[in-house]
Amino acid sequence: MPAPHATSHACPIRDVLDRVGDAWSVLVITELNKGPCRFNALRRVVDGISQRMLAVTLRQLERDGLVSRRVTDGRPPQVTYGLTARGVSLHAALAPLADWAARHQQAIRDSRAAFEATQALAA
Amino acid sequence: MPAPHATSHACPIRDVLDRVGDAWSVLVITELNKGPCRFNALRRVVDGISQRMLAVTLRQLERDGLVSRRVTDGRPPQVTYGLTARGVSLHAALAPLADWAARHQQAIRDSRAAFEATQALAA
DNA sequence: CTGTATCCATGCCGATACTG
DNA sequence: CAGTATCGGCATGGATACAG
Repeated sequence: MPAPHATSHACPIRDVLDRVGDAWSVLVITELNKGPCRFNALRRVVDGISQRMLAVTLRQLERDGLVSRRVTDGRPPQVTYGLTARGVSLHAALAPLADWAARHQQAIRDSRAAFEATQALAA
Repeated sequence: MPAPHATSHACPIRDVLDRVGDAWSVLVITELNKGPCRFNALRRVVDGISQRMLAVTLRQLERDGLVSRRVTDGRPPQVTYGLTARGVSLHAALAPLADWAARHQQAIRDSRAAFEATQALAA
């Protein structure tokens, strides 16, 4: 998105999707919802995320007050991340969408296959 | 996302977000939820979307069985888009997220401002 | 009016290397 | 362990031109 459009102001969900739509955010939130977690532990469990994207994602979430960052200096230094109350509430708001996804997953795959079959005929 | 990761299979919400996270999809679905709409009418109301992205977005949604496409040939030719039952159910599943967004919008902006103020101090 | 095809700028993100 | 900095490839998406 190059510039904020007219619809942006009127549509708060657009803002949320910009944050949540990157896919990593939701995975991180889902993991943290299970309980606080350290950086590298998160890195292992999210699987596939690069060190950079985990750092960036966590910064964004922290910035938005969705994730808390607690530093316990020592040898070695530890940083523990967790969901804030706001983060938990976002996770809850995500639940219906997750349900929908789970319930329609297969039907969507079928539709997609059918659609592509039609396209193949046309070509 | 370069390749499907381990988490992908287990996490259906990831699939949905890939579809819905592009921001245009949600706006189009929201508009169509108000009632059927023609291509150019949609183009005007979504505001900011390019012809290309509207076409691509509609194709994807149709492909997934979320949007129906009805052609009424004539002079000039007309194409009307509308939500399918599945599309309506997705819109419903999106509602809690939209509510959350509306309710936390301001708080997030505040958090962000505060965070950036802190960062400015550090620098 | 409703698209499709092409071109090209932008920006995302993974890989890598380095720091406290 | 927990990051930041930099580079470079690749996909996204706007602009434009063209077609049915």
